[in-house]
Amino acid sequence: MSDVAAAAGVSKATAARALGDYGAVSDAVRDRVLGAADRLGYRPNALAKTMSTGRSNTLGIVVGDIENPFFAQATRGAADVAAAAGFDLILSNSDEDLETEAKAIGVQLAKRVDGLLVAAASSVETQNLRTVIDAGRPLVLFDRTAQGVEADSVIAANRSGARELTSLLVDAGHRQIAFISTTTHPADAFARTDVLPTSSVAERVEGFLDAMTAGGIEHPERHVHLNARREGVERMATRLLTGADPVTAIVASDSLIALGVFRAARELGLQIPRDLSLVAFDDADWTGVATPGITVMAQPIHEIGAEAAELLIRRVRGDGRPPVTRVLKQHLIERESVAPPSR
Amino acid sequence: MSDVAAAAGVSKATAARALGDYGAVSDAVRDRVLGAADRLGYRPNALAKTMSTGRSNTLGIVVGDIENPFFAQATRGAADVAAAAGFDLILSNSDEDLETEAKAIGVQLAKRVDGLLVAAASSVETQNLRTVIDAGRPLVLFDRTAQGVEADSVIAANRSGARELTSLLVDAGHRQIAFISTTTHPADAFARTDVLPTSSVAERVEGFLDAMTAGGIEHPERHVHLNARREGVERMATRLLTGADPVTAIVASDSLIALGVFRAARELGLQIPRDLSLVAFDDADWTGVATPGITVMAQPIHEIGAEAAELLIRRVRGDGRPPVTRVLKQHLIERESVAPPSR
DNA sequence: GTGAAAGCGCTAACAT
DNA sequence: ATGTTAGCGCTTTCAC
Repeated sequence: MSDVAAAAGVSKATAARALGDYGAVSDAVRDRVLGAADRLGYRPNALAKTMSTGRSNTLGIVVGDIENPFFAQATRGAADVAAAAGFDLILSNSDEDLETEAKAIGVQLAKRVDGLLVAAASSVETQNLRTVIDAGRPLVLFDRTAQGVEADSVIAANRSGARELTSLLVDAGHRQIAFISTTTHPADAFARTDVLPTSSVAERVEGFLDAMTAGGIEHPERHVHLNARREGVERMATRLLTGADPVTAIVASDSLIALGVFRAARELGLQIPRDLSLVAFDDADWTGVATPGITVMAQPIHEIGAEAAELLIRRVRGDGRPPVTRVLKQHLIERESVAPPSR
Repeated sequence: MSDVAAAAGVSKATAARALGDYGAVSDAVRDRVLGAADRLGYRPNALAKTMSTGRSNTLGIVVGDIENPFFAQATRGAADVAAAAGFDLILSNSDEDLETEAKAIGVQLAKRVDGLLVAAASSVETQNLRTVIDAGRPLVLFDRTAQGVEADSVIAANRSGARELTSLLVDAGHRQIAFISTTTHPADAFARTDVLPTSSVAERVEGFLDAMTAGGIEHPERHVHLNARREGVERMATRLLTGADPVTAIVASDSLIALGVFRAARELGLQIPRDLSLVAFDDADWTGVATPGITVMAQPIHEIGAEAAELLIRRVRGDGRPPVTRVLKQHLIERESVAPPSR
């Protein structure tokens, strides 16, 4: 920049005003500066700007895994809102692991992002989130809330969604219904939802239990199967489908899990919905073209990301109102994967 | 940092050495500094560091659309390699638009990324890419090469892949075979591959033409249909499937296009493969669970991203060898979507 | 082994 | 309208 200033025969300050389009500059000078900048191939240094202004016009986003279509869509929603407001995004994957998440957040903070969007790896162990708040950076949680963390969050109505999805199965006459999630949990099966690391899953479990209970099924918590990542979704599904008291219906906590279940069923030669009824969260591509089509609870994924980014930008701009939790509606897409049990 | 230095009773320089783990510091001092930093909740400022060292330990990546599973996977591959080497990623979507891409690249450059990974919106109009090179930043292209740009690239063997995929159709006896791509082109149908904006698609078109010609089909270029985004993939497929001389087989340039074709066929009540044979690039989730399964040419997508990141990091570290183009193998996954034409 | 001081490229008073 | 100057938080000579 000082080269440009020299070439234009003005001071650095004036060049900065012309280049940065602020303060008062005469037209003649502006032209000269811009001309010189162009001639010299001037490239602004956003870091230096951040150093002196304290603002980076950058948002950070921490997702579980960008390859998961859910996160890809939410990220896109956030990126669009951010771009429209003149912010860019630094992306990190947490792999749903607290340590990895801590590192990611550390990096983003060191890079002086103006605010952070995070799908918390844990809704219970919130140290990483506190770090953000302690650093004085606005934080918006999406997909999951976190206990006792003073931050906005944008989530979907998971409990009612799960209830509705499960009722479909109960009403069709199923009693042996399994809820499958990859979320980790100290015990293999469900114990207490408030210790489940992912609040969205906890809510789905609650909705599942609600519907099971309403259907008069005893000990519904015995039907909740977590830690599917450890065992492998297909393996777990196979086990549940071929055990002593085989399940006749499955609620998959997300579309990736549903895909594993679908494959396992096919591998076992089981027909959906004749031998197995299957419902899931998220209207992934494949659920519509698989045969039969899978009945799903669709979430407004883009909106989750977009809304989160909007809230964050508002905070970055100084909104000091108390934290809010926005709950977005889910909606059911009925296809052909539910039928009465055959046995 | 100067607070920490003061609290530890040392100079800023010494505190920096202890905190930054470089230079020579006595154990006693290091402990005191680290202790003070901890107590004061010191957070390093990566920007300031970049300002003085000139290195940001950040890579930029520009993709067409992070929601596209291809880019999500490639991004993940790159992110993993980057993270392992201590780099983080700034992500931008170009929407396959040159202006948006220019902005994205401008931002990344201003943020002083150490290098840039880009899936060029155009392999022909390479001004945006030159900008990167002129700024003296290492550039690695992935998925697509760019004419006359001195940069490494990592691509897949698209021409041979397309040839193989098309041959399946030709060998099954098809003559009315359409190649569909969303890539834009001045003319509606194919004219010259060297003006196609996306080199990967250009190569696929060439492979398609190779196989068509080898199969003795005249004017194969009349079978290439571009600009599908403008018309809409489903609409175009419907048109091709119901016109005067309806096609009996389709080569979809990517899995998103194949999905549109699949839906259009179903809408029309057409059975695959009886009424329509369909092959596509990329082993997307749905292609394996749709009925029938879709025969695809799988690309090593993760590797494309990972390899690109590796090359880039090597360049960032000073590797000055002439640019290389890495061509990764594709592999065929035969499923049930190909059969002889029924008419 | 430690400290003083300059400098990275920009912005923001303040003065003129 | 324009210039001067200090300073953002760090690294890096260069002394000591």
